[in-house]
Amino acid sequence: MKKLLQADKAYDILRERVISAHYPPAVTVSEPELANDLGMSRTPLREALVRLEHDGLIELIPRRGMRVKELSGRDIREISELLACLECEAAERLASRRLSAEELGRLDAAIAAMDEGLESDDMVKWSQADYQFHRLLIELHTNRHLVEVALGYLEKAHRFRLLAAPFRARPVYSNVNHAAVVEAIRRGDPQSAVDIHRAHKRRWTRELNDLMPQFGVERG
Amino acid sequence: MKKLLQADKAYDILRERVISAHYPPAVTVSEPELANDLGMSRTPLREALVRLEHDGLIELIPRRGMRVKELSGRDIREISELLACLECEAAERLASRRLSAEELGRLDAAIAAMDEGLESDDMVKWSQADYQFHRLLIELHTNRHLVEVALGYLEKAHRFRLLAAPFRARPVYSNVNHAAVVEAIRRGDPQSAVDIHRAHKRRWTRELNDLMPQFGVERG
DNA sequence: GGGGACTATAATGCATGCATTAAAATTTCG
DNA sequence: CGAAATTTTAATGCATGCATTATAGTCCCC
Repeated sequence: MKKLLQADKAYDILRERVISAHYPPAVTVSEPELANDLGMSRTPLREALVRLEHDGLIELIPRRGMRVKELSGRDIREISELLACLECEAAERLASRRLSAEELGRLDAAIAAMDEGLESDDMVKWSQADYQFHRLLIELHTNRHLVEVALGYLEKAHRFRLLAAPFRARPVYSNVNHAAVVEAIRRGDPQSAVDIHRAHKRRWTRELNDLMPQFGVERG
Repeated sequence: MKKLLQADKAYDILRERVISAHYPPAVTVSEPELANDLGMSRTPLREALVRLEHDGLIELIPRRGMRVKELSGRDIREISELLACLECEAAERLASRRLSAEELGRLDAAIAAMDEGLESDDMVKWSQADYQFHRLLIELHTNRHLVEVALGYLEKAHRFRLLAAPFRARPVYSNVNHAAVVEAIRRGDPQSAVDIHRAHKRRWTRELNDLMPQFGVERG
C-alpha cells in the first residue's frame, strides 16, 4: 500500500482541476481557501502550488492567490510549433528504427478509432483518439527527456484543442495524414514521415490561428 | 529595489552550486544541514528544493536528503539529441526571418571569441564562448516556450560539456561549423543552416559518446 | 457626493514545533 | 564472534503561529 503524501494529493487534484477548467479564468483563489477546500494545511498545498507554477499551469500572485494561467494566442501558436518540432523528430526517428508489429498496431488502432469517430460524427471520441495518436507518436520515441517535454506540451495543447473543437471543419485530413505518416514509418521512410507530419502540423497551426477569434482568443 | 525572497535566494544559490559541481556526486545533504548552511529555515529551503527537483537537477530522497542527479550516458546522449533538435529548429527559423545587423553581430562576436580562445589555447574561454553561441542561437528564436525548454537543457548540457572538455581534441571544427551556420543564416538559407548544424550536432554527440568512458560515464 | 487619509482585514513568507518513521547504533543472544 | 532484536537518533512531512504588508473598507473633510 503506497504512502500517499498530502502534497502529491493536492498536486494531482489541482492539476486535474486546472486542466479540466474547473476554475474560471482570471479568478484568483487564496491559499487558505484552497487549503481548507482540500482539507490540509498550507504547507503541503504550497508545495503543490509551486510545482504547478513550475509546470506553467498556474500563476502565483502575491496577496491574491493562485490563478489559472491563460493561454494567449501567441502561447497557443508557440506551443503548436514546439510540439510540431518534437513530433516531427519522433516521426523521423520512428521511421528510422524498426517498430515492432505490436507498436505499429497501436498506431493503427488509434487511427482506426479516429476513423470511427469521424464516421459516426462523434467528435469527442475523435478527439480522444487523435490525442492518443499524438501521445503514441511521442511515447514510442526512446528519448525519455524528449518524451517528457513533449507530453507536457501535448497536454497543454489538448486544452486549446478542446476549445477549438466546436469550430473546426470535419478534420478528415488529420486522419489521412496520420495514416500516411504511419505508412511512412512502417516502410522505414524517415524523410516522408517528417515531410508529411510537418505539413500536417503547419496546416493545423494555421487553422488554429484562424479559429482563435471564434473561441475568444486574440490571434497570435 | 526588488524584494529578495528567501526561497528565491536558496534556489539561485543551490542551482549555482549544483551546476558548478559544488556537491560531490552520490552524496546526500539533509535539509537541516542545508537550511543551516544557507541561514534560513527549512520552509523556504524546501520550496527551492522542490523547484530544483522539478528542474531535474536534484533528487529528493526521503530520510536521506538532496542529491545531485547524476547524468548517465543515456541521459547525456538524450539531452544532446533533444538539444540538437531544438537548436536546428532555431537555426532554420533564424535563417528564415531576417536577423538584424545587431543580432548577427552578436553571433559573430561569439564566434570571434571562440576563435580567440582556440588560438590562445584558452579552453575555458573557448567553452564560455561556445556556450554563449549556443545560447544566442536559441535566444534569438522568438518562440518563448521553445527558448525556455532549450535553455534549460543547454544548461544541463554544459555540465557534461565541462566534464568532457579535458579529453577533447582541439575543437577546430566547431568554430568552422558555427561560422558556416551563421553564414547560412545571414544569407537566409534555412536548409543549409539546418543541414550544417545538424551534422555538427551529430558529430558532437558521437564524439561525446566516445569520450564518456574517459570522464567516468558508461556509454549511452 | 467625491477624494484622500486612515484603519482594518487578511494573505503571504517564513520560523518553529511535533509526530512519525526510517536509519543507525547498541545490546543481546545463539 | 556474528546476527537479530532493540534502543537511540534524527530527518521528513505537516500543522501552526507570527510579523509584514498589500488590499479593502471606513471615515473625515472638502
